[in-house]
Amino acid sequence: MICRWIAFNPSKISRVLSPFSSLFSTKLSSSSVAKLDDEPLSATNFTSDQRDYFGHEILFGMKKIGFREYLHGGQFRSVASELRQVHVEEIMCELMGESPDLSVWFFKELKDVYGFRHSRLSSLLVSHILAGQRRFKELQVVVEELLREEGKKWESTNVVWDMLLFLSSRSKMVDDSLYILEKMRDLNLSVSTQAYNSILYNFRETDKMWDVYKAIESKNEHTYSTIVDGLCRQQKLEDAVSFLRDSEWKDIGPSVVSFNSIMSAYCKLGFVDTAKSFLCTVLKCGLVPSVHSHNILINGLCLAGSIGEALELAGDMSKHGVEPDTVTYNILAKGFHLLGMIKWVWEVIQQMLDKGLTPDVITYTILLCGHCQLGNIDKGLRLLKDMLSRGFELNSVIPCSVMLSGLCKTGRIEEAFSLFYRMQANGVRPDIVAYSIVIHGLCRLGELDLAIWLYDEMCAKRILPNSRTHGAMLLGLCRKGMILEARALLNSLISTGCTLDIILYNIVIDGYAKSGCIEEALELFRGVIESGITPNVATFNSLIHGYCKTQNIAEARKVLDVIKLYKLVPSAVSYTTLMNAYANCGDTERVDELRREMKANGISPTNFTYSVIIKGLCIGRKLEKYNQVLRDMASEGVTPDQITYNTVIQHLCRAKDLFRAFELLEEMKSRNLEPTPATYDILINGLCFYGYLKDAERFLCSLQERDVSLSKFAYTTVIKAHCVKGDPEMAVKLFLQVLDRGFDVSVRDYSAVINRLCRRELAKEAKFFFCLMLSRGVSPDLDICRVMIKSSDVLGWTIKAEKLSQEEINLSYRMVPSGANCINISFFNGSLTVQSSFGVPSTNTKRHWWFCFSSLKPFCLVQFFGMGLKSLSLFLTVTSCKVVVLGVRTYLVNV
DNA sequence: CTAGGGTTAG
Repeated sequence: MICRWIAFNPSKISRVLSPFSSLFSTKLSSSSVAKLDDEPLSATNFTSDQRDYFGHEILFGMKKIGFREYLHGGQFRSVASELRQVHVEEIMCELMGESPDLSVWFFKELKDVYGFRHSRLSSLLVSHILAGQRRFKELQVVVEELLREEGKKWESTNVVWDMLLFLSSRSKMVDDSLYILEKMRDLNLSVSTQAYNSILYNFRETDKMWDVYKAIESKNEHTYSTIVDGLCRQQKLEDAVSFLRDSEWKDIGPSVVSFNSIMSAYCKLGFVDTAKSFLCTVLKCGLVPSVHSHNILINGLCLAGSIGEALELAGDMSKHGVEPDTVTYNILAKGFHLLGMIKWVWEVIQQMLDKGLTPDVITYTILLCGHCQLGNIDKGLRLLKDMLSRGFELNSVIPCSVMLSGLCKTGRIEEAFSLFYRMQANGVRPDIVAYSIVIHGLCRLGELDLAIWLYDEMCAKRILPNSRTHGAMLLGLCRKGMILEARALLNSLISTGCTLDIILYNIVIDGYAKSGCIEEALELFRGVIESGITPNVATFNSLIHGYCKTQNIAEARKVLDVIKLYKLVPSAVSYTTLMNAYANCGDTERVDELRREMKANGISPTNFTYSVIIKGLCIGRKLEKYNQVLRDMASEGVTPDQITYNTVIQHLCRAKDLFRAFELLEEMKSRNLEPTPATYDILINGLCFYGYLKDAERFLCSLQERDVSLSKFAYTTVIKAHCVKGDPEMAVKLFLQVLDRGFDVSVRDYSAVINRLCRRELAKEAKFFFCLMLSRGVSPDLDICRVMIKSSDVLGWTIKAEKLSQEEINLSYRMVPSGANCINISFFNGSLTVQSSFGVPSTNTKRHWWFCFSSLKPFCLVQFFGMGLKSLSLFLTVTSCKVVVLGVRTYLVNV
């Protein structure tokens, strides 16, 4: 029977039976199995041929009717008595592939309802499912019954218990394994060394390790090497060495495995030389260092930056009687990758292929990292595709994560998203890292809604967010200007009691700094210090930025010294931020001073630094020094990038030197620097500003024809110029193009156009844009309201502005993609009532975040605009420090 | 023993 089953489904049997079958193989003779299998449960009227098809027919029926329905139906009951173990086995195998739970249920149902006696194979199948699902109690029942069937009765209890202990311990179920251990002691059952070693392994990072160690009666080599490994992990390296030297097990002698643990630990602490000396000790003890030992040292050398020595040691391996393996080459490839020497990564892998070794997933992943690091995203995508076609798809989520990260970093979020779902279709399940990468990518680009959606999806899959995920969400909130919400999230993380990373604080401090709230940034910074968390340079850099943003350069300058007080070193960012503030005032003297200080402290200027320096020259009207700066850049090995060019082009435009500005555009292209959308913004703006509207329009068209990606600004600049020049037709034409191209058109864009049109008394066109805005679901802001009120064609009343208390308007804001910012407004007996439709924030909907602005006293301004006789549009604007909710509803009100 | 994710400046 078993042979037939193997032939029937060979792939399943090895996967399903391997660990358990060894346990029983000695206990069951093949003849007893055959006897059990062939014994019918009841007298049968079926021929043998019919019998063969019986199982298939039942399966067919089950599939057609539905499993549970079939089993409880009359059709099944009528054949149940004819069911034989062969059929049950076939059905169970079939069901396992579809649903392990169903097959357990089938097993139990047959036994409990029909009193079916299951075969050894069925019992083993079910045991495997139960063991896999850690349902140890049920497993025990099944296995015990199986043993009883075999006539072995209870003397096997010990084996069962020990196996349970071993399995639970190996599955890292520490509490369960301790419980089982306790029970076994109560029952006076002996514990195998294998099971004990596994428990020891789980406790090797704690002091409890010794209690387990003492309890083990017959210790073996594994026991000792686990202790050594444990001591290494507890940073007790000297204890590990002395345990190795003076322990009680001289008869067995130390193993290479123990030395490997010690060498690895020394490497991790950065003591590669000490680690190397242990290689000699290994030899002195008469042991042979394994490939493993060499790999540990080679890895240590690579991480220490000594790639030369690492290569040398790899070359010496054959002298020591071992050959480098795939892991060795992977380590070397990663070493070169870390040094940014991507070409050598290829070289190493080529050598590996020459040696006849096969690259594994890790080799490919390192290559993929190289492509992504060089910005060759498309090459990366091709490599990933190649990997998938080589059947690596089920191996790991990591290569996909590398690709996701590469796509996100280059802003190709749609492709990242599509890869994210394609990999799942291929059976690669995203983990916390993959989710965090995509969530971060979305947050970085301001796609907060999508990020929250993914975050919820992740939580629903019981993948718990960690510090990185929270960091991404904080960043997303800050980028959207939702600093209050970011702070609320940070506070809630703090209130969970775990110590937070400085980076999480940095994100919020920077959020404050960027929105000009230096006081709040400082308050949070003080909080960081009070909770004993060490700030890093980025923390201070954000503070510098915050001071500069609020025009307090003197304080910003002082932070530079504070950095040193904290025993940190100011970075290029620190200096560049400050220099930028001085450059914006054209203070080239201070810029130069900082440049000298930077040099004296051994910090190299970056592309950012140079563009700031050049900007300073432009604003300070010291362009004669420009060529000298270019020479400095060249000698420092810093090549100008697009933004350096943009800076110069912008200032040429401001100086009305459009000819040279366009010359620089050509120079950029000749240097293989693809102009950015901002480059075109600057040029188009320059043309419009000096009245070359026709040229601007022509330039815009030529760019469109060449399918160059343009920003919304390029269009609105030309549109605004048309409004000013009194050509609303062209303005309308271009504006519709902007909408067509899917740009995110904001109230400010409408406002800019409407303002200009009103100023030119083009009321008809202004009204057209106003209606266009309403039809696109964009709410007007106060500016537009004012302008429209002034415009003679539109009637308007300002009813009143009143302060509402928290009780009157319970304002909360829910972050969900669908947007639940619904506010009910009723106009009754001449008085106005405002209610939020979603009530008090609820704490039981934790998957969505609720923010209640409890400290907010909203200021409510309601304005009515007559858009016709009976149709009135009601605009509700709730303002505090910023506009929180903007809702537009059109109501029919009898006036 | 080898592969993936975060903060700051133009």
